[in-house]
Amino acid sequence: MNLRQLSEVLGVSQTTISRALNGYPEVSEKTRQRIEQAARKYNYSPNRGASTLATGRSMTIGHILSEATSHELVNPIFGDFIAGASEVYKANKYDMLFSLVKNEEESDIYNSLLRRGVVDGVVLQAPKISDERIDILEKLGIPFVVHGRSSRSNANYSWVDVNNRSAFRRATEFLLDLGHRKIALINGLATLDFAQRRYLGYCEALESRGVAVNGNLVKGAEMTEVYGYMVAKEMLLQKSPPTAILTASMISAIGVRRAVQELGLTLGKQVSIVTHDDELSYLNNGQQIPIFTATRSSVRKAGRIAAQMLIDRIENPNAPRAEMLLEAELVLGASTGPVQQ
Amino acid sequence: MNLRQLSEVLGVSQTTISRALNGYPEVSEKTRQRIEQAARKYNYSPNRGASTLATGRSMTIGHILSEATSHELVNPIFGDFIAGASEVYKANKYDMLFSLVKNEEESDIYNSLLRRGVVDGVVLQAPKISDERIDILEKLGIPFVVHGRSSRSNANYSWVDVNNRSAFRRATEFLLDLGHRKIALINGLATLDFAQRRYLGYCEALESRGVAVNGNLVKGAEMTEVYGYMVAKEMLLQKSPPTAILTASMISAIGVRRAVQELGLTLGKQVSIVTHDDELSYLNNGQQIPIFTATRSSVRKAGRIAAQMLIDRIENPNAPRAEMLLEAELVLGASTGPVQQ
DNA sequence: CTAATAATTCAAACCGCTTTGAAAATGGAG
DNA sequence: CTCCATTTTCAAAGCGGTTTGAATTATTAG
Repeated sequence: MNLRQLSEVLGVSQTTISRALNGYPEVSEKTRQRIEQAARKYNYSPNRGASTLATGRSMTIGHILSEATSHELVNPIFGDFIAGASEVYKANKYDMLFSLVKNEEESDIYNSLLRRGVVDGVVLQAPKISDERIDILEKLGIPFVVHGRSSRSNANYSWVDVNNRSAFRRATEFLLDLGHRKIALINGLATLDFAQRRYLGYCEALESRGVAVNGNLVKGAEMTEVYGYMVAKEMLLQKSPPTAILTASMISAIGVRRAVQELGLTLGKQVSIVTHDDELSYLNNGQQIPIFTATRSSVRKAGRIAAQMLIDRIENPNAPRAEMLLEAELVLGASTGPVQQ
Repeated sequence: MNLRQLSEVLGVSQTTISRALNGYPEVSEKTRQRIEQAARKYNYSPNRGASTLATGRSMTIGHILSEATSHELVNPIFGDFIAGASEVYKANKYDMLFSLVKNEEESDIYNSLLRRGVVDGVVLQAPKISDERIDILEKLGIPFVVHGRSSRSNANYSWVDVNNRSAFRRATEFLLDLGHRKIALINGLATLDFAQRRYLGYCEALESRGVAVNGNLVKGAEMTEVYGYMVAKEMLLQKSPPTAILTASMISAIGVRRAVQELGLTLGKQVSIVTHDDELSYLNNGQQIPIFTATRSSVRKAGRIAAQMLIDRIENPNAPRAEMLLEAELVLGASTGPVQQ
């Protein structure tokens, strides 16, 4: 059933129906009732292509992941972000378009999606320290929001981010308080902005206590289990091994745990671990004491906020850019303890 | 730049441009060249809403996850499936629409997406043993493809699935060959179809060797780390503990490993584990011997196949339904060994 | 009761593309 | 050089909504 058919059935013009259904004031309450009822009865809802064409708005938001950051896809964190964003989109009648692109295509895809009117805005994830995508989006004039920040960009964009720096500073300070001095950092890819910030927080804490940063104790790469395992094993076999390890992800923390146990050491005794984690990961749904002490923040919440910011930008392009810095909690688990003499 | 403007610039009718760009034969090669060149030069690409309206095809495929199965989102497997599907969509100029819905909305969403012409087809994931969604889709007449199967449905739908039954039969037989007789199964949610099939394969193997299925050694729920841990710990503390454990996911296998190690036992010695795993999970990217012996299949490949099947159905609605059963490999890792006396 | 005003409703234009049926241009045969 | 068949190009009619500006109806004031 389309608009014309419905208007014939009701004996009312298409204009009136359209207005009634879209909540315009210039239609009497009585006819609005009648129209809404008929729409339900005949299972009418406006054709998306037609209204996109008429309004110039696609009511769709794009999430684009490049191959370079597509390990993010496999990252459980990602799913939670999407879930949060999705809630907000649904509430505002937006759909979510998802696109995985090859690196070299990335700038094209933004251009193309916008030009063809496929999306009204995009969400950028996993930004690099210096991320050209932000400049591209800025230049194209597409509404967009970044999950994270790009330290070297001086564009004036909207973002949501966790305070990675203070989270890792606190985590490091916590380990220092427990007497640890040889604290390792197994970070994410060094080019990613959040990794950089975590590193800074780590350095700040160490330096404020007069502990020198030891390059041998800092590594970064894609956050896989195997990477965590290999780096931890290597570090723990040094002459002067770390007594505590910070990891950037639960996945690599699991690898670290494997290394620790394989060497016959015990978590929270000879080696402490603090990791960064999502509030709702599949590793945390017991009521027990968390396995890992963690800096924790809700990625789902970040998704919700990012989505709302973007919708606001789309519907009100002149509004000032928004920024939201979420603080992570430091949640005590079983993986940390005082340094052993 | 839109079609009219381009046609004015070129002094050629819109018809000709449209045909040239869409590869129709009734336009001379010379003008096609000229048009393609101009299209690039002026950065023209057809407006999506307009072509959707004109053709009745949205060139978009929906992936819908219900809250009930949304733990799948957090499941790393999911990301790989999406990535595979995405490759194929891109190659065929489709976009991917993603929707997370509340359970009770699920049937509505299909109806609504199709009615509004938002998608041309949908992919169904994580089907239950008896899954009403399949009937709904069948009734609505939307092209769809299922990742997995629904044992109790007698609808005639297209699907891609791993041979869960034979995979778990083989895995169980392998453990039997190693002398194990007390083999536990820590499965996924019992209502999900794949869990059922894995259970069947497990039973078949045991029964063919005259080993009775012991209900105490079979459990199933959402595949989290904590669940794997708790169930494994409980089982291993029984009077007659299992010497081998099959798990339905790498995530729960990690939990099982934690339990095993916590009890001072060694993987591959006192306790063997076989898990089901994706080919490309973030736990497998070392060159070393895999941590876990696993029944392994490429979820990304399944995603690619599902996407292609769906596109075929959309573009050729009369073609017969397609089915694809992928066999899993049994990959030997370090988590299995002969039963200890 | 009429005129002026406000509240409703409507017909028609438009969004930008695809596609049909007709027209124009080209080519080949006689 | 015609005439007919084939290519190539085109104008116009949708596709199904939204929105503008005008027309109609209802309400209020005088």
